[in-house]
Amino acid sequence: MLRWAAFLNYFSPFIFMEETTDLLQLRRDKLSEFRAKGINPYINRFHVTAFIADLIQPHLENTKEELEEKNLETVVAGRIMSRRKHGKTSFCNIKDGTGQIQVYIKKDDIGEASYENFSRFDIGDFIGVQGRLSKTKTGELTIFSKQITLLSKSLLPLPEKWHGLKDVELRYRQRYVDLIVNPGVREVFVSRSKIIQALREFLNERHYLEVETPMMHSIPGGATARPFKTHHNALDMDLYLRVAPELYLKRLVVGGLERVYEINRSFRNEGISTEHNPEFTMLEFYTAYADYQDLMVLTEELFRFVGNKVFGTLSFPCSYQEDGETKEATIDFSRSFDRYTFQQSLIEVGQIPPEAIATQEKAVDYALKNKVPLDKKDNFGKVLGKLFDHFVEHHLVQPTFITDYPLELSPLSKKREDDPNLVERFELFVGQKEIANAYTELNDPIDQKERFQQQVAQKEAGDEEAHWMDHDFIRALEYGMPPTAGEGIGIDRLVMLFTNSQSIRDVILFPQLKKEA
RNA sequence: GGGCCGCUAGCUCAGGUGGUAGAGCAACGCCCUUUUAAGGCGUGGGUCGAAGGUUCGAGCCCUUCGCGGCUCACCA
Repeated sequence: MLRWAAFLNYFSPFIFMEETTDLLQLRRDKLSEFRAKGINPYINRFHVTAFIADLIQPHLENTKEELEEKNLETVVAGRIMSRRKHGKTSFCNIKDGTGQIQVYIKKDDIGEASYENFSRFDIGDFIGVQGRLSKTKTGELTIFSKQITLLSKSLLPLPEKWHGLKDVELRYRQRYVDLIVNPGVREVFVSRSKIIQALREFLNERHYLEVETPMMHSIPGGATARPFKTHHNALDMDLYLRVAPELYLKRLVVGGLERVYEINRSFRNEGISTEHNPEFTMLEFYTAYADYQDLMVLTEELFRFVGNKVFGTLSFPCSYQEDGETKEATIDFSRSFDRYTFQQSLIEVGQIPPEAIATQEKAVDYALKNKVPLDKKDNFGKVLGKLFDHFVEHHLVQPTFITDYPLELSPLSKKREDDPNLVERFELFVGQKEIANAYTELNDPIDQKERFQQQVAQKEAGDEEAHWMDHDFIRALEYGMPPTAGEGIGIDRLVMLFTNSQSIRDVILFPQLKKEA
């Protein structure tokens, strides 16, 4: 019925005008009305001579007299964001990708017919404005228009100017609207882009080569995670979306690309939370002839570089949770980051008595007494890992390196020379979140093969996240990989940190949601 | 998956113990030639997330379901 009416309306613009007050229908009516007048509501081109920011920046400080003396004729375009009609004159604000500016429209200046058309425009419409730049008597920089052109008609009303769009579900589902009406959203994604640019710059300066490796793996490897499965029809082959690029990047180190990095998506078929999106962006970089100690130094430099480059500061406000309350801290990247070994952190940060983690039995007891849920198959390392998650992680607000993890948690890391139960690995925590994970890479093919075999045994015992055997990766290591250190940084979480965002959904343009009802 | 909270006009929100659904903004009409959350007068606009149930009567109570948020669990 509605469609039929719209169809009729398209050809007979005025038939239904008096019969409906429906907001959406009204705009469609206007569309037809403009077409009937010979005005194309979606014109093919319009040439601007300036972006709005280019008008504001150099002229904000000029007086009205100075501006009029300069006689600044300009042509700009943008979306109508607000409007104040006063009979035979109107003000509106238009916004383009660079900024927002006020436009003054006077009937005597643009002509009666144009003024009539303008008064039929809606908030949300794109218009082109030709006019002279000056100031109003209240001192606001304003384009005094001589000609107004409809560029694109908007058929859906925007959220109101004052409260904006608050409904989080709508904000995520209709990010385009969120971006139009909530200025802070755009800022976050501009920051995100600049952070990624800065990371590239940091690495390129140090002679890292950016590469792209497969997203579709026949053997998903490089992380303990459940993959998404898909199928290639022509090859009749199951494929998995990658959970990490790690094993391919290390193959490239074998091949002589001694400094490589990739910034790209990985996919993990796991729960969704304020810190987890099924697809997320990681930076992984590998450095031959370096170890994890070198990477800690480099990581501090990297954070300082990004902070200074993008935000011009090294201190960032950070909201975090403590005892069920939200608290504020200032993250300081200028001082050297705290360091604890994994074991130290359990004792000193987590306040776990040293004897409670002396053996697997005691650790299990301690965990169960403190209601830390364990799995029967958990080995010593995994039990300690769960104790860490429960007692330590939420205390780590300021940048903190946790080093020397249990072997069982790290099937791709090189063992410490002085303690084969520990590996040369660190994770960086900031604002209660794991931001980076790095280690001296295991390059002993025989050791790596054994570790894979242990993982396969765990997988066969029902651990769906355990690593798979990757014979080609072993073969690559058998050709010889130089001593190498590698690091992964979660870009989404990094952006959360720098923009003080509380949810990963606020730094991903289109976060994963259930399908619309 | 568990717990808690939410879903009412295009948007933001009100709607004590069940009794004819409201406001602001937006929209529409009229007035208004420098306003800026412009102003004045007037008007229209609702599947109250969905489906059942209880009741003379449900936005409100009950059940199931959907979507979202937070949180716990799972999970790096």
